[in-house]
Amino acid sequence: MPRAGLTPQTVVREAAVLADEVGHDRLTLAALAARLGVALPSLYKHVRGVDALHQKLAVLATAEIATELTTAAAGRAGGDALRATATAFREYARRHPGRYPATQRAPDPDDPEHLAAAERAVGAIYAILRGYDLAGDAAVDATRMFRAAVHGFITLEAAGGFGLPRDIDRSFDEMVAALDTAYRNWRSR
Amino acid sequence: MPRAGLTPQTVVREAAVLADEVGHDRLTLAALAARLGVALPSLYKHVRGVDALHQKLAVLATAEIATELTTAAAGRAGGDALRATATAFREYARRHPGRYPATQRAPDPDDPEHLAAAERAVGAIYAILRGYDLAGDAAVDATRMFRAAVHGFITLEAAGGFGLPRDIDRSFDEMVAALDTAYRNWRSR
DNA sequence: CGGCGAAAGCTAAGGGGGTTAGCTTTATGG
DNA sequence: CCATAAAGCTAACCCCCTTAGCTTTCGCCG
Repeated sequence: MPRAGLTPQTVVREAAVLADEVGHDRLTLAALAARLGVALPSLYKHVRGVDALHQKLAVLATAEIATELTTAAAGRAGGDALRATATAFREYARRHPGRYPATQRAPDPDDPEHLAAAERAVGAIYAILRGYDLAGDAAVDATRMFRAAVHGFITLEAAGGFGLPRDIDRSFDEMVAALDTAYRNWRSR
Repeated sequence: MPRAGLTPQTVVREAAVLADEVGHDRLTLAALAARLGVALPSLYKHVRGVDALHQKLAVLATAEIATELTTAAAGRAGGDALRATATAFREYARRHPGRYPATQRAPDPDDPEHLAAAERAVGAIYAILRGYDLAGDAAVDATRMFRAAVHGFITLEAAGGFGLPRDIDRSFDEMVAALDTAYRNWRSR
């Protein structure tokens, strides 16, 4: 019988695809093994277990997000960069509904790759705020607000938490505009 | 052998306590049954299954949050009400780390109690925005922003997503102040 | 007061996912 | 060409959820 030729890489990448298809909560070793044409315990040759799989998925997704945020911000500044970055963030979550929730775990302090990815993602946001003359604690606070608002919006939207008929895209645009307003007036309040 | 005297009410209430103790993801029928001194299948006399339990927990938590938000806003207006409500929201989540995540599922359209609780919670926020002269679509957008920002902050904080040493309470206060700024300037931008 | 019915609780059984142990087989490099 | 490390497998076990069907308790009504 031929060998499947798996590696930790391919396993995690396929897990990402599967998660996007069936949802983060239904990403299961059983389903993943079936999809890879392999018996379930064979996966343990590449991944420590289901928890480690989710962890690795978090790293993958965080790295992807970091890249997309950085790309979105490139060549833009101020409100322009803010809008582009927020939109890129939300669209990644919509495009990858299974990977995105994996992001919600704290970065593993023992995984340099994870830490680097997280720092890259936060750094992309942090950089934008220089366009608003924010630095130091203010920049940290503003970054946290950006992450909270966009992440919160994404998860509420994904959960179907917005009941009223008002168009959600419009609400998102308004929120980003309001963030811009808040950032422009951050120091004078 | 004496009877435990359970009801759907008591089961859900105990589930809430258990969830707060062990975490939302480890709220399990097995643990709940053990805690109630009952065999696992007996729970099915009171709850349809594990999913229904989480659903009912969502209703409970949403109703509790609605009450706390309403209470916090009572007798206050403007930025004062905003701060009080946001703080009440966050503190509920900190005080009930197991119940709060249960809230993240969409309200069951067939459960009037759930719908009422959700509407009450959103209404409490919506009401605050009248103090900023916001109404109609603008009020809806502003409400969504409030929910997104506060909910996002809560989940990021709970997940340990804020890595930097900067004090998290301060960041939260700053975010609420920034929301206030955004709301005060909502129409003129 | 006695018994009848509804409901509470139980045991048994089966399904699915995760994990470990230990074996077989494949590929690779000396 | 063969030795060894790694890939993959089977078997077995655990935990949790769910359903079926039985027993027992409680409350009510004759």
